[in-house]
Amino acid sequence: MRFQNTTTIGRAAKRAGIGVETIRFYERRGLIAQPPKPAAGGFRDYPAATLSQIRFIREAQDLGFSLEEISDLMSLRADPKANCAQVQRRAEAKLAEVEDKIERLKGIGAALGRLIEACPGKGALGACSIIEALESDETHKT
Amino acid sequence: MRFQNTTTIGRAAKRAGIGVETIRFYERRGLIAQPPKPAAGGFRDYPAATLSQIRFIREAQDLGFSLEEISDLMSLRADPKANCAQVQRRAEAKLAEVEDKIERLKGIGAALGRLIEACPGKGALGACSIIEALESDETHKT
DNA sequence: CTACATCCCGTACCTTAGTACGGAGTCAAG
DNA sequence: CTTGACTCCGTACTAAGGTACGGGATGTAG
Repeated sequence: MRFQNTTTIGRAAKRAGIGVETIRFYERRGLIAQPPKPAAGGFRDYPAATLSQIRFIREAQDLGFSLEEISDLMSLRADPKANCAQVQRRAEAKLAEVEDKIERLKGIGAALGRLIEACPGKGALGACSIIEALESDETHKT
Repeated sequence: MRFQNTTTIGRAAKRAGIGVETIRFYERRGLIAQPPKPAAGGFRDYPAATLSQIRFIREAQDLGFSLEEISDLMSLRADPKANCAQVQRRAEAKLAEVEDKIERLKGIGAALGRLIEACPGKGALGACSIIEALESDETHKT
């Protein structure tokens, strides 16, 4: 029972809520590192850090980042050996993007809120679709 | 010069910043309505509302929604004729999703912020990657 | 030591979201 | 009244992100 408590790829997949094949796919894409096969033989052991990476990938995807952008995000390291200024610049650019996404999501959220309010029949005021609800707000700013 | 000021598909595409083929694709998918061919013959005229829809589609996509989810969002209408309670329920569910996305984006934003701070070399405190930066915050809540 | 589950790896296939292409019709300018 | 740009429509191809499959190796329970 030497492998009873190793995190094999299957267990890693289960914990991350994705399929085994997807993990392998991320490995092939270079998004995550493939753990070494134990010298003594047997199955690979997936470390907690890799699990975190996988969860991050899924989260970032759901927020509209492509695998390439995610790879980019994950390569940002405050490593004293790396070119700090350059990492900072990239991080700042990404931060600006993230803040922009937040603003736009807030806009959609507000529009949904107005839609919910408008519903009970008081309606007849041109905010019937999310798009109209969005634009009825757009007008009061800029 | 009867069509000088009609918004043909090409002009619509240009204004929305996408290709003609993409508009046709959205039409086929039922995401947007195809304007009728003028009875008098000639080219279709794309109304401003359709342009807004196209811009909304691109925006929502960038925020991590699939075309199917977007179709869903666009079908939410505070139409007095529709089942108001049901539309409200769906809108509230979507709103919750949007708010969740905002929270998670804020988490990533904060992590990026910490990464930018950590950079100038004071480092050596385990927040070197976005993922570590994310988790170093995760711990202080929940 | 055998059955069954998993792992490992390569290759093939699928879905989503476009993009490109080709031929016929339409329009506006010269 | 021709030329060049664009529309219209159908069909085909592509890229990203997986998902499935098959055969051999390995681990674990009975």
